Amino acid sequence: MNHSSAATVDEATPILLSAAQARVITAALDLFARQGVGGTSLQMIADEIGVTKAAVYHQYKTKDEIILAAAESELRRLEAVVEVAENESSPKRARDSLITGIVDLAIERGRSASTILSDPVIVGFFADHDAFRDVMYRLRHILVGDDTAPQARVRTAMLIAAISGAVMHPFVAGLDDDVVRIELLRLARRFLALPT
Amino acid sequence: MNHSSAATVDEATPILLSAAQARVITAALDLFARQGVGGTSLQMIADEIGVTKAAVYHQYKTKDEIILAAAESELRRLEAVVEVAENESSPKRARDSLITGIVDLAIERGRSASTILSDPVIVGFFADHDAFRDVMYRLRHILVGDDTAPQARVRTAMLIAAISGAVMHPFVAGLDDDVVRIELLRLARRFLALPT
DNA sequence: GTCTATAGACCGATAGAC
DNA sequence: GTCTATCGGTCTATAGAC
Repeated sequence: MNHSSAATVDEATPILLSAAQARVITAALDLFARQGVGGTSLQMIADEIGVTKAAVYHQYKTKDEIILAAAESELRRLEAVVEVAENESSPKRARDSLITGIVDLAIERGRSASTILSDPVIVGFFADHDAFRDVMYRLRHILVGDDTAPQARVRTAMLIAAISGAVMHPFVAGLDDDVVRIELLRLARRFLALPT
Repeated sequence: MNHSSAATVDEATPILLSAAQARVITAALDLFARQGVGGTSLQMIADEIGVTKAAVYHQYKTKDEIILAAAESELRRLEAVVEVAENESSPKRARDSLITGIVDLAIERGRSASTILSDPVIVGFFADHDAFRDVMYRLRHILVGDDTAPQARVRTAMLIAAISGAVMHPFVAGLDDDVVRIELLRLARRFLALPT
């Protein structure tokens, strides 16, 4: 069973975003996290970067294209973490590298990445998204190997939800980033080491 | 330190929703989960229950009132679970009752409850919401007692995020409810039993 | 790459009849 | 409690000048 066929990510796309496009995506991600995807208009995005709507439409033809590009830019960060983990020398090292990377990502990106992953609009976009499924599959493979039983799926889903969801929780708002990072990592490691 | 002063929930409100209001809230919750709060219009809600916008406006004066009522109706379910747990005869039984109740709630309500809790609009509404803070505080108290250290906060946030987030995850979509319930409960119990 | 201006649909919200 | 009809405003998206 081949779990990491890079071919599905077709071409891997080298630079991806122009400077103007990057400004749009950065503003979009910020607004999506604050207002939700459905609650964010192109006018808001334009205002955020100090241009008019027409200038935004010059970079992306539709709002859906912006949503997709924004979601994919966050997905690419996760994919990079998965790729680093896959290149570790042992399964155990790979697992450890993966959870460290995901925790770092969650802390670094804050609500941006986490809110995006749970927004119904994005979930709908990703449901049929090949690259998303590929990354999730590789991620699960690092964590639980070839085990595709329901128990393994629930376990993987819980770990991802725990890490990405915890950083959004009100209980954690205002706490020092390093404290949260260390605690997340500690608990995630113990969760992983749980006997099945 | 008194953790469960029911006085803050003032009056406890007996029946709360008329039949017509209940139809609005049910439709709203369903649409919020599918399209997000910002992506749901009053026209959609009206269409869903087969009436006109004006009929909806007869039940609630503004969209914000609908959002608040929908969020509070889910909060009330969580509060009921917390209350049952508080009446257990020992801290250990209380913890077990709480996680069983939360897992059942997550399974039973599916995306409705979980999406609502992470929607930026709802998060904003609940940020200054006394009843919400009260329920969350009582919930944490059952899980970690009087410990308000950052570590205890992160731990509680992780457990809640893990349970409510896992049921939304694509990995879990399509799995049998009972299988998911049993596995969630098993892993949540082990997570709780982790030595600090 | 950015602007002004505009089209047409949909938004939240209200008035008033039944 | 539900309807029709309507208000002013915002939405996505486009045309065309600079």
